[in-house]
Amino acid sequence: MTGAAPRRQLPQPSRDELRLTAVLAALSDEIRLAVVRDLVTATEPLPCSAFVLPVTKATMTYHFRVLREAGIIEQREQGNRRMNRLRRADLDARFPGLLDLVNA
Amino acid sequence: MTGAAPRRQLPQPSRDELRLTAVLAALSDEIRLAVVRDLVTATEPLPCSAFVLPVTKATMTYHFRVLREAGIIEQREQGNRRMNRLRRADLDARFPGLLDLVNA
DNA sequence: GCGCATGTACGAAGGATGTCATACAACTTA
DNA sequence: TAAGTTGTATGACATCCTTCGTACATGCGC
Repeated sequence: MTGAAPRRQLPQPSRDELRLTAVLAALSDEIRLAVVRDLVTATEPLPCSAFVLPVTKATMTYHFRVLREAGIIEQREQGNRRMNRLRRADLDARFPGLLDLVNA
Repeated sequence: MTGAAPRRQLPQPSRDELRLTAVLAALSDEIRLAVVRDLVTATEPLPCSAFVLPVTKATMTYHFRVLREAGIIEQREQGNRRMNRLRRADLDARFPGLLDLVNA
């Protein structure tokens, strides 16, 4: 096998497409809030398996999808993992203060 | 009839009881967001009838109740009106930056 | 290759949410 | 007092949300 792994990025709204109501709805859940708080302090993308949450795998998939479709996280496939990264620059640009609020 | 009008205040969470997820859920709706944006710029409490919203009276009652139970507004009965006021001090104390975010 | 780990897709179930129509209560004003 | 205004309460309805089990796909390590 030659070349690097695919690292396909999953579909997500562009910065301009971020909607406040969608972002707030995504953050109005304790589980998703816990994910975001973990990602705020993370220096590198984290796989789903790095999160300890009181739900099953299938439900975790659901919550990560909600966060991605709201534009809060970016998901990138890497090997058999899905790496999650906070879209900090986009969120700060469109909704300054939001991440401070969530993490305080 | 002697004395002032009752001005009964409706039940609401105290400042300490405000929960971020409940507040974000309440704000994740365009109609309720419009109400809050009107109240942010208002200098005095506004009756429900002051808001022009694309829903019926009954639905307006519902949305105002959601905002009050989340702790975002205070409702006080005054005559046959229900006056609505933003709980700015409580929100600023518990979630600094939130109102700026909503209004930006 | 074979098993294991990671994570998805699908469908189902139960509950929450948003909307309305209708009927009603309380206050204001003519 | 009578009519109009303001807003609620209740019940119904459709839709969305959260959760899970199950089956499956993909990639990694032995």
